[in-house]
Amino acid sequence: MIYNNMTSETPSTPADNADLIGFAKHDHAFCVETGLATAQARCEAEGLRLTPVRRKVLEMLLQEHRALGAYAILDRLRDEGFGSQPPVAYRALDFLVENGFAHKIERLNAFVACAHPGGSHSPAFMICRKCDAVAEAYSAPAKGALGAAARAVGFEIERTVVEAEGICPDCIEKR
Amino acid sequence: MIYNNMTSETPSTPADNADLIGFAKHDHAFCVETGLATAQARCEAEGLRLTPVRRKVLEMLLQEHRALGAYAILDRLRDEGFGSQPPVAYRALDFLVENGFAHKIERLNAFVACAHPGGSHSPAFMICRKCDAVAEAYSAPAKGALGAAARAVGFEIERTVVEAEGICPDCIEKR
DNA sequence: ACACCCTATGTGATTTTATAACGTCAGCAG
DNA sequence: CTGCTGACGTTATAAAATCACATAGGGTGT
Repeated sequence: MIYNNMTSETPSTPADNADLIGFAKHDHAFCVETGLATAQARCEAEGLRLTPVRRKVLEMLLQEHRALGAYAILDRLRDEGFGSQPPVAYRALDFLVENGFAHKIERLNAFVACAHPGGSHSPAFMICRKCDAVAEAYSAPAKGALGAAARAVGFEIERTVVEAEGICPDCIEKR
Repeated sequence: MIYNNMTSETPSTPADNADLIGFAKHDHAFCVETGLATAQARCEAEGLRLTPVRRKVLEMLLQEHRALGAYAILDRLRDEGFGSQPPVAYRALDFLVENGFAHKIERLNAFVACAHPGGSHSPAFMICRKCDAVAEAYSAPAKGALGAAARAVGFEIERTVVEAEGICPDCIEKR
């Protein structure tokens, strides 16, 4: 819960390394802003339509460093005056996921903003079971044991789900 | 990894290696039988109760090399005269998963029999999106990029989900 | 401007997946 | 026998996701 207030102004502290990794304090307003700006830029560049609902959902996801369920998102959309039926949330999420702005955490049936916007990638996640924080790491599935097994039997990997559940550094400290 | 696997008996079945991996033809009656026998033995050894429902569910999972949803299992249980309400299936599945006789495929919200009974392990799966076959490979999550990332930030991994979706060798051939 | 089409959105209903809550019964320890 | 525990059965409900259909807005070509 370290993240849920938009702390103070200080718009000039990109806690680099920590930002990449995900657990660790950082200027959160900054990461929401840049996340939205990056998305907007890429949508313009690629002819994608970052509509109000989609933008709002992305903003909500960026504001948390946790996975949000579709229905949590839906509640907030309702509060903001958007449609209030499940398809509204699911369609926005589908758009964000398909275009790499967000990811689904299969283990939680929930969604997080992508922490590494840009090219396509196969993300890996660390999920804290105490505080629900989620951090995204890079992964190289084709290089590990799984990739080797796939090559050995001739399985053609199209997509991977890599999720680690455990305790985040903050929660370890608190014990 | 470090698995002392119990598969080493396989005297003259055609596809040893394939059996380990999962895609490929093999003596299927054999793998159901040995799967059940192994489970029974381990339950006796460890004081676990392999009750009729649990045994039947395990048998059903062993008969497929695919993930079965809880409700598919429930239908078959009903046909066999067991209780027909969801908790019946979920409780049996919980038992099998908790004790390592089966795994949940998060990506599919479905379940498969464990292909590597024996010690605790962190499985990795290959899921064919054409024919729904599922193969289990060994994984070494702590050694890959994810393990490195976790160590770097001080995240303590307790459990991992590793699932690759793609096309299995059989389906590639058929194209 | 107009008609047309395509995409996105809004809404109601339904399906699929999973859990809560509570009663019963069998096996076993005291 | 009594009381406990773990497994099972059933009703009900929650949570997650999709289907089907209607409407609205923004471009395009004419």
